[in-house]
Amino acid sequence: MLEHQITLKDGQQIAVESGTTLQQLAMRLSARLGREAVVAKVNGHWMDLQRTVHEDAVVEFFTLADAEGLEVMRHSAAHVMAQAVARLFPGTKFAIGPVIENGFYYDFADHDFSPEEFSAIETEMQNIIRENLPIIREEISRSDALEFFRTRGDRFKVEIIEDLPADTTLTLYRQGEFVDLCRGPHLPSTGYIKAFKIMSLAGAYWRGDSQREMLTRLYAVAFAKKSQLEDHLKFLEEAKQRDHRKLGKELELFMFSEDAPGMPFYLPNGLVIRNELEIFERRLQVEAGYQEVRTPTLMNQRLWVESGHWDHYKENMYVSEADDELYALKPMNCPGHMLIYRNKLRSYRELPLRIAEYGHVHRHELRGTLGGMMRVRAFTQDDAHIFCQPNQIGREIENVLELVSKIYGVFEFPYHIELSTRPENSMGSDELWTEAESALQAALDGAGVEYRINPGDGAFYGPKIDFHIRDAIGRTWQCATVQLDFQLPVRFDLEYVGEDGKMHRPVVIHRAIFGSIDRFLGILTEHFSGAFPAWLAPVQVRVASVAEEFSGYAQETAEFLSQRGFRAEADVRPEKIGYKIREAQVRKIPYTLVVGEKERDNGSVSVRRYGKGDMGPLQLSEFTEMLAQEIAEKKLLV
RNA sequence: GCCAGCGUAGCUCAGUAGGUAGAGCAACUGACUUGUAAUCAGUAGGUCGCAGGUUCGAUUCCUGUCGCUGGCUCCA
Repeated sequence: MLEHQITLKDGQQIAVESGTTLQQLAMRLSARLGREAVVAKVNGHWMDLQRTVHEDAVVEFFTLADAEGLEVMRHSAAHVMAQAVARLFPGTKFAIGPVIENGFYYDFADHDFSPEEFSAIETEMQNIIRENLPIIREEISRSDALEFFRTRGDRFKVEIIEDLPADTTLTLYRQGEFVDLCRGPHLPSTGYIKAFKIMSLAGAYWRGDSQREMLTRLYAVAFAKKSQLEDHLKFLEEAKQRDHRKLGKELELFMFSEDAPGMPFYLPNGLVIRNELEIFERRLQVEAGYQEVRTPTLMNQRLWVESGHWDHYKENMYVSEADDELYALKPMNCPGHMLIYRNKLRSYRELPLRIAEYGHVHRHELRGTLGGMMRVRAFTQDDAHIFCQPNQIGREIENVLELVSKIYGVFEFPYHIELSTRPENSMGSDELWTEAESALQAALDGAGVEYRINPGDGAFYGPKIDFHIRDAIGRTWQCATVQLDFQLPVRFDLEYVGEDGKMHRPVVIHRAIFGSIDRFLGILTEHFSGAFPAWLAPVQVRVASVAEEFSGYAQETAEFLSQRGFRAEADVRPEKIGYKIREAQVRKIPYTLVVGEKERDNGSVSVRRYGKGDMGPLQLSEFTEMLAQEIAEKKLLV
């Protein structure tokens, strides 16, 4: 009998007969592993447990406790959902059903789904799970596969197969009456699926192409345990409390109107935060050698033709007419900054020239894409353009990364960095691109930060580094960005006089740190759950009088603080102190000072800190000093 | 723009199987004069997103439209 040497994860070796299934192998290792294993990696390849061993191999098993096992479970759950749909709504066609964060989705066609059908689909999925159907892998030739799916009228599967390389081994996965084209791997049987829930339904274009058929996508979440599913649903529930749209309304930070969709109105509280953010950044920016400018919002069509926006971005631009000429609201600040650069003859001695602007831009985004502060039609970018010599690129990128980390460091939120490289339809020479990409990469490596590479995802005019931050429900949004641009200097014919007395072409670096201040404010609101640190809080201190008799002292105290530059107000309404405190807490004001007889008589205040409760009495001067320090250090609350 | 859902008082939401609507909080008035998360009572507040249609009658049914939400696409 032929035997193979199997090397396990822990290095242990074991001999098994040729033809032993992975399931049998797992069972031999331990009864528990035999029960819990769902998939294996054999010599680096994913394998279903039903597959057999035919060579010496390194084998590693995975259970639902592993991320890998969970992923397989989610994938199988997608098939189960498709099977349930096939049972309930015969004639429905199937596109693709991949795993996503926390779950999976499946795209369907030829059936009009409604959310009311979710529970019926879930029930049928439970039936399929209870039936514990074995999930069987079958290899199939390309022609047989085409034939099979053609006769079933599965147009999407046919297209997928046609697009696969001719030598691909195709596999079908079968569970009971249901068959799907799939690379696998899958669970041994449907009974392994534990906890799932269909969450939502959405339209999605076939292959993400808006020119093609729109499919119906069902989103679902799936977990190894019911408790994890419940935790996830609870998390989503809690995340709703942190939603910047809800908090923005409650805390009166900003508002929207039907008369200006996608264009935020800043209320006094929101503007305080926004101004603080700008003041903070401005100081660091000046230290880093930037000069601030302001360019017009409305500029002649000629400029947009020159910049290329008229050709490439016209659909997103608001256009207006005056004096029989066309004007457009700026969707980006770059062209204006190019004009500033070109305003006079530039010398290499001026470079790098760093021009910054809080530029309010308008972009006519598709209606369906708008959402709160995260996706808007009018927003302010903390934009800057750095004009430099090619050999200065590396240093400048490093400076920008340092600035980003200084600013983001204050907020302590997690973010990730992506480097996007040359796309297919790019402009510029190979050498320039290679040089630019390696300059970005070197700067990232030099900064010692982690990042992932998005090959081919750069802009057509140059590679870029993006910073992405998560919102309350885990969606990530691009905020900071650093982009190299080789095209704009050419389009605007930018030049500088070099050391050699000849004219040279500068390189442009676009950069934004908050990205969109509006979006950043939305993210911050969710990050802090509306409880902004003192330096940002719209109202830093509320002085609450215990009774009307002490309202004079309360007002004096608030006045004292206001005169020293703090945002303070007095609450002297004839209400119980408990009521006033509750309101101050609901408003998430960092400090509530309770004042009554004791405090008035010895010039003190009773300090209550948001999230911490009563902290006892302090002399007003002591409190002032403490608050000043907290603000200066930009300390976080709690 | 496309798919789906939603749109009732400032906010959060009930409600009407077609007969023009109600609560809590907030606001306002009055009483209470209060020590760390809601004092009590009263008053006012809505052409039920907007426009058509069906109907004796529409907030309710139908159509269109605008807005919002979740996605697709795009992007800060």
